[in-house]
Amino acid sequence: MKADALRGHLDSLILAVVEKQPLHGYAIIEALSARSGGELDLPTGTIYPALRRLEKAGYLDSSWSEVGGRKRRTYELSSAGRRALATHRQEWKTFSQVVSGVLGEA
Amino acid sequence: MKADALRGHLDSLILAVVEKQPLHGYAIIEALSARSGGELDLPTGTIYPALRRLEKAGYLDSSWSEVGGRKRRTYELSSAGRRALATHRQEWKTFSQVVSGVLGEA
DNA sequence: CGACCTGTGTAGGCTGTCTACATGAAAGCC
DNA sequence: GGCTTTCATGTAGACAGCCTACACAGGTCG
Repeated sequence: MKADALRGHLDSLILAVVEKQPLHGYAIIEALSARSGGELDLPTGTIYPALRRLEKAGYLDSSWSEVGGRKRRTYELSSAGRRALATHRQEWKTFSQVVSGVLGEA
Repeated sequence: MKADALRGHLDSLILAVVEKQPLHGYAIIEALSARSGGELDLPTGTIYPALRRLEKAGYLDSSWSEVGGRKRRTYELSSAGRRALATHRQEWKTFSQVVSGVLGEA
């Protein structure tokens, strides 16, 4: 899959994946891979900056913990993040309908 | 609709819109707007560079004509462009399934 | 004669994803 | 005891693509 097809959609995907339970960065990468049937295999250099951006935007809250001697930063959806996710879902629906419509079936 | 949601999909849309009949740049903008129910309203500064990029890549061929004293550069799909469009359609299908799958319905 | 529509195009900026690198602890293998 | 892999977080810099803003020009309409 082309890399920058994701542009502008990655945020939605991250928010969606931490919706049900909080996850740390590494687990988010694995969750995205699992949920996409292996199609998404995002490098850490993509996901960590994205998480920081989302936290700064107020959509995620983070907290540190230590599991088996390793430090984890766990992110969970804020209420603003929940609202943003709902908006993103709606925008995705519109967007995908538009693209599908223009591409046609041919 | 968010601007850079298009990232990496604009090429596909342009190729799709000139598939049935050749069009010039300005008409492509209008065709995209019409086909998307007004959702897509792309600035000329987006479309013209994209057309040049696609021609350079060998997916479009262009020819000049003059209609009512105005010069038009009309683009048509090359055979390579036709193949690229088919590939893009397939990639879009995969991509949209992946995103829809991750976003879930919730 | 000014505003708007048609029509093509460039310059520069922004932003988000990528590659590559850096660090470190634990676990498994030889 | 050493080596590699896995888990885990992060930064720096490059690159591409879409954006805004601008520039030019002929036609039409009020």
